Amino acid sequence: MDQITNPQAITRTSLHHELVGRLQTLIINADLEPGLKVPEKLLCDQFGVSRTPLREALKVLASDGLVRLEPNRGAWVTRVTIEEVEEVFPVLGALEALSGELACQNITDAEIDTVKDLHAQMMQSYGDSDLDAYFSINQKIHRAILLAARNGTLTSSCQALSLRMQRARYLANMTQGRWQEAVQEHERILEFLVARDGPNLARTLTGHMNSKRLSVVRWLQAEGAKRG
Amino acid sequence: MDQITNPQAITRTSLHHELVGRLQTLIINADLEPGLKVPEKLLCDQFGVSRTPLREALKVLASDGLVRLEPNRGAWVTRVTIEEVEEVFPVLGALEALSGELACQNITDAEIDTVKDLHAQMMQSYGDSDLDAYFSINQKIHRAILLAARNGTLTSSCQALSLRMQRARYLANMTQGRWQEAVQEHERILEFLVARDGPNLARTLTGHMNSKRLSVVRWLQAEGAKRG
DNA sequence: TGACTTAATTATGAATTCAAAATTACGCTG
DNA sequence: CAGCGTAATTTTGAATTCATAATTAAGTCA
Repeated sequence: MDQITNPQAITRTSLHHELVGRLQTLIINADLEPGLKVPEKLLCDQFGVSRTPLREALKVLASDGLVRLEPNRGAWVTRVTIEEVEEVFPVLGALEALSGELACQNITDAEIDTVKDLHAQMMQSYGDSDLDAYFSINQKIHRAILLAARNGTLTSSCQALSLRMQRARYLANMTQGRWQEAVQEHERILEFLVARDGPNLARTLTGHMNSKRLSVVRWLQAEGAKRG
Repeated sequence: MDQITNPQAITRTSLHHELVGRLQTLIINADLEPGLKVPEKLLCDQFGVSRTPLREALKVLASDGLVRLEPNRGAWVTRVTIEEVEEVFPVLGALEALSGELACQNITDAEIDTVKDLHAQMMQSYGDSDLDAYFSINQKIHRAILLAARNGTLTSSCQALSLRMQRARYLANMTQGRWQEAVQEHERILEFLVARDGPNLARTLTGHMNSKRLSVVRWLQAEGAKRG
């Protein structure tokens, strides 16, 4: 019964599954640059795997929209386009709204305390102008609400769409005005969550996503203009 | 330029992509029975392909929740559980609500006429007690609204979740009461769509999904009781 | 006979191989 | 030397092969 050789819990996960996660990380960190070709051979060497599991992973990523497969030409890292942002944020808005509704029905007091704590940390990061920390905690808050909704399907749907929006660095690019607005929205989010006011939380979350959409689109437009 | 040998448009699609579609069909038609193991070898013979593209397709289906991969044990067709239905229908409700909102903003008069026509056909099927035709047209109506929303991301998200709910035969199993209720809901859906009344259409669609959820859950419970 | 071990078989996961397509490099012609 | 066509190279998609894990079958002993 004892497994002497086992240093820690058995990470029995298939290669392709592991690769899906790794590649997602590479893509949202823009280590794999959007618009460029996925360097199949390089990645195989890098991860020490053969093409078979890597290609399996690429099919999955393609169905999630992180890469695009061109027949007989290989896989390409997809760019975040304005059209895509205009499509995805409304869907995320609807899903987050639902997560807010459900969270208000199911969240425990302890979980609310956790969110309060995260919120305070986030405000601290805002005060410190620490954008990286801010974003990291921000995500944790959204995720905490999502988990409190107790709906695994909702969680993975949101997760998949969020990933697509997390590519590129533009998220870390907010004007001071937008940052302040976002913080105010988050104040209301916390307020309605604590009050367990589902309808208002839902509305606020949808609005929050809408603001985010506008901000991202504006940034992409400016970026597009810069590059010509 | 002329391609003499080409009987119709070039269906240049990769094997794995083709297989994803075929397997989806097999699963939602329950040709691959839920709960059973995916017969890899049999399918390879059947489709005349090797294991490589088939396994690629299975990874994609797994990420969509149609099969479950057990490490070193193969792929299994997932069952529709009550828990899953309780999760998926609320998400579908939120997405359909959004599709209703957006459709009211973007649908053309011609498209509304198409929906009207489909609705009339559906009522005809109801009168004829032709459940198969009813369901087929019903899906076309929902899809028409979805397409009128002009949001491809929304379309594919809905599509993926709908597929999961289309497995098994229970959809073709409605009580007379539920059928009548569904028809009434569809009357209101058409009414609000024609009036381009987004908020009310959204509400009605969410309610429609909720009724569907209840009906399916009840049926699954009865089914579960029958089998012990 | 029935539980437990161990060997044979089968199926799985992943690496390798191979044919076909695409890309690049090269040379020819004007 | 620019543009075109052809050959060499590389890359891709998919079949095949191979090591390993899981399952089944056979055999042992109480």
